[in-house]
Amino acid sequence: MKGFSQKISKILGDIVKKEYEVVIDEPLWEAPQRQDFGDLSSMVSLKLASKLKKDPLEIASNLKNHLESKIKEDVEKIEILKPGFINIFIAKNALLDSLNGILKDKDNFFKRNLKRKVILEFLSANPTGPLSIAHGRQAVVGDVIGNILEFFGDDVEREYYVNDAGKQLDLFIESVKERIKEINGEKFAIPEGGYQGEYVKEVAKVCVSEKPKDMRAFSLAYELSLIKKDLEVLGIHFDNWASQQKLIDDKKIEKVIDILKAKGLIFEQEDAIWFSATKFGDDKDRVIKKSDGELTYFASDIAYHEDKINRKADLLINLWGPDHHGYIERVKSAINALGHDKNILKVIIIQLVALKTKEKMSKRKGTAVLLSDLISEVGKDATRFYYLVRKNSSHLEFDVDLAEDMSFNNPLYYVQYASSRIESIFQKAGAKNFDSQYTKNLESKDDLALIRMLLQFSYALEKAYYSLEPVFIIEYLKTLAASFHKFYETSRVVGEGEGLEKARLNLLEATRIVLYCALNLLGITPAKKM
RNA sequence: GCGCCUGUGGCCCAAUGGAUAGGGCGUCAGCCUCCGAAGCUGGAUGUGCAGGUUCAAUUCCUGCCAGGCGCACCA
Repeated sequence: MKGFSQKISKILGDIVKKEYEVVIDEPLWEAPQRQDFGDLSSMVSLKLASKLKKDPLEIASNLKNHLESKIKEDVEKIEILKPGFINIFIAKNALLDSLNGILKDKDNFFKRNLKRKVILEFLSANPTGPLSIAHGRQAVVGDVIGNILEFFGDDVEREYYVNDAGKQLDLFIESVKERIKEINGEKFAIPEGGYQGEYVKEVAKVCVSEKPKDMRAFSLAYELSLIKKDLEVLGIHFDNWASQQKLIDDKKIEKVIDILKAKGLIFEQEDAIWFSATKFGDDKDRVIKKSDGELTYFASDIAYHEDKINRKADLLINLWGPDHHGYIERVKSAINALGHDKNILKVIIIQLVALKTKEKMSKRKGTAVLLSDLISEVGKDATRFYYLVRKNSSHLEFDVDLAEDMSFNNPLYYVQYASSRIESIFQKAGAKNFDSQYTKNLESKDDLALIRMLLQFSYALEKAYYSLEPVFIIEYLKTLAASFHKFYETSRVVGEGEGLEKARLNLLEATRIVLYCALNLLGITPAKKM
């Protein structure tokens, strides 16, 4: 945030450095638990106390004295509370400066310029069938994490790793071939462990009518096009579609195996070729070439991660399903073995999704509920919203009935209702242009409380960015909407006299900017009318 | 057996090791001559169990109990 909070973070950081010769890089301020604690709260004194074995209250009052002399005009008061919190109450003029800053710079007011290069790989579902509701969560969370990183200035490449080589696709193609036989009235048998679903018949039908030369490539492209169609409805796009087959064709797997071999980390046992993963913290050594001569999926994954690192990425983020948790150390050990810091890879496990609904969704026998069914049931915005309401590591129960509920029970409606109420005030007032010279007329408790809430968007963004948890944006939106609705009940806008009306229209415009900004980060269209 | 996730009022969820454990649903009592009552205000109900580390534990560690999911020369 360009306003007060960033300024004061720097000042406090400098004081701490000078007084205690300690550099603290984590966020120095956060939103206090309760409003009567102030606008900003810092726990640096507590941190310093445990580090330096000193009394936190003593440190806090020392810091307070230094702070007071440096930021007198911007601060109403600074309080020290046990066991050592430093709480700041921002002065009215500083609040109004920030408000004017939002009106002037819009979204840019909250942006950062952190400039890491991040390769964000998510979804990467096998192209052997339609996307399920579990895939949907990975897709939406991945997309929103990308948005948040970009908002803070990171250069993000969204990447889908297509498993276009290997046994699963082979099995799928075999299953399609059998279905083609079925259509042609021949004897057919779905192979052991093959794909039984009805959707296989659809590909087969298209194959029969199109008569493609390369049936494998055609089926693959067809399945990918179905996946892309779902993603398009959700407003998700990928920058890269990385191909496993291409890694094989380019001999990249042999290359990484050679590197590992040169380091003495490859051995042969029972006709298979193994990587000594245990030397790098994994529980077991891992096979990279099976006794039948085929490379494992892990082998291409080593090459894939090496390839990503070689693209000059500062950070690799992978979103995986919970069934992959045991796989994390395996890949990290390989990254380490190739001579990189294993922390360049950050894996986020997206926990399971269950549907909760009284009525049965169009559930076809033998298949999981499809993402496309869910989207057509509740719509794009509700799908995105409810996929984000839990932390990544928590099981998510997607409440379909709630998502469809057009009432105050539904938090998405509660948020959207705020934005449409603002819009309807604008219409009533005939407001089009906003001139921030009027904001000086804002002085009531409720006016200032709403401004304070707008500024807390910074903390929500920071939390979401550093923890890679979009849920903090959702939580912020809910509290912002609540603050607005409260303001709406207590304060009138239209007909309050020229000066105050214009001032409050500005305040609502700033609220709208923040509301839209947060909704846009989540990929949800703000409602103007409901 | 080993590993991962989860256990918070009647129900659903919050709380980078810190302040009086927050909010929503439901419930009870109020608020529309006024920009949309899809809203607002105010009551009532609490951390699975047993230890440990710490000035401070919902949070970290150990054990147990309960639920979910993994543990391939599948991807």
